[in-house]
Amino acid sequence: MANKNFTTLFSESLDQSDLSAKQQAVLRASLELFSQKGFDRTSTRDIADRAAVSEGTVYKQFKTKDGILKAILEPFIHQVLPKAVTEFIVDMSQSTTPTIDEFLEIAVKNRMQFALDNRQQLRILLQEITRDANLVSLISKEAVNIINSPLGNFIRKYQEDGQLVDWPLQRIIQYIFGTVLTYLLPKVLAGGELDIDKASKETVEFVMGGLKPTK
Amino acid sequence: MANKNFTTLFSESLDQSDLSAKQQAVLRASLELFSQKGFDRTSTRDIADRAAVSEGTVYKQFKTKDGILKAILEPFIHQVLPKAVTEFIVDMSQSTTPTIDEFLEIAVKNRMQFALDNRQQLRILLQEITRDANLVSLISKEAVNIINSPLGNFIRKYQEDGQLVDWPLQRIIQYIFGTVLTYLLPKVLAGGELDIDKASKETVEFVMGGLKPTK
DNA sequence: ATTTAATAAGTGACCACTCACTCATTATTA
DNA sequence: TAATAATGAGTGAGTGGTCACTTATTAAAT
Repeated sequence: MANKNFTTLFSESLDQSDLSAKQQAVLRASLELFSQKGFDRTSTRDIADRAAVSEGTVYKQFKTKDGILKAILEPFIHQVLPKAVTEFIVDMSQSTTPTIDEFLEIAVKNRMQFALDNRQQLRILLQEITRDANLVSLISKEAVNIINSPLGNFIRKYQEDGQLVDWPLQRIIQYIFGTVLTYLLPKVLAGGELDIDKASKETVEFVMGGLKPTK
Repeated sequence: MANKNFTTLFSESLDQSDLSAKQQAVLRASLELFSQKGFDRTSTRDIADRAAVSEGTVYKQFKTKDGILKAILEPFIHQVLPKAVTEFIVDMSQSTTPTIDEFLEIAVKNRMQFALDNRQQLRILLQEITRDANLVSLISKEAVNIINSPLGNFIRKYQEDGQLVDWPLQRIIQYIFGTVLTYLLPKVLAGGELDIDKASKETVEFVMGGLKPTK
């Protein structure tokens, strides 16, 4: 167990049920501190103090400080994020074929709840992504998976119905993700309460409206 | 001079003509290093080495490491950025009233050249903005200035002509800036060569197209 | 000659990380 | 069952190194 690296440990299971209490404590403390102060400005002593363990225990559980960051971000990118997309698709395919507007509104609402549930991870990701090229490539790979997933078929269906502009899949996903990122994420990351229904309605109006008057 | 803080020093003049050779060397080295490695991972020794001065000289010119960051970002936010917007407006008001598409394309093209010219500052700004709430409020204040500037009148004109959706000014600016940020900035920051004409045409199409088919 | 600029060699603080050791629990032996 | 041995998670005082920043000294400029 000691010589097993933690990427492996986490890709085996995300549900954290086979993580020891100490490991969970260290990860929870790190998540809070990295999210609040940033990775560089959080010391391993800070982590140990907040987790109420010794610094030695931190290093018993995680070989390096970078290892803790990996243990937080990799499962988030590889499992939590794709899982959120998958669940959304299941929801959608169970509903009676909605319009693209209804589709988008549910999509945004789901993404928003997901973002709220993962505020801290998203904050860390956004901070570290600017200086770790490896993170960018990790996310790109997951984006390809999403494009090749049932979500792709769903979008193609709306294109055939003429409800959606005939852009390449990748570009549409970039547009949706990008706009949601620009419009919604700052509100989510700001903290505090948020009216999900209202905010997702506004976002859809924002995304769909474009700039040209519809009259 | 030693007890004058550098925010003041820089707001007096940006053209750097009354900066000493050493000051310019330190700032140029810091700009490169902060942009490449990030602020936290750049040491004052690194800066001194690249600037080919001693560490003492760095501290003779700038009281603190934070002071160097301020000396780079504050004039960028308060002078370079607003100046770019102003110049763009002057260009536009000299041309014969164009359509909103032509307007946007020139706008994007100008913003892009500006972004290319200030790649390093933008990289630093994006890295630091996630952990310095003060930077966010600085930029917000400048955004208000821009909204209240002649650019506001220009946008209102297009709204009266019915060429532009009747959203509040702030929202339109947020949309344009946000979309350009999402679509264009990653390409600019990636480094390497970039076909400005092609990229700005694509961006306008991206921004104006929206998601609904135009047929 | 006097002020200013520049330097090299510090300084204490803090960093990530280690290691010799403790001690509670479990396995083995008598 | 009782005594002993083995195990390994947990500890915290280090360790060497790096950090931002200072200071005593020298060089340059006026």
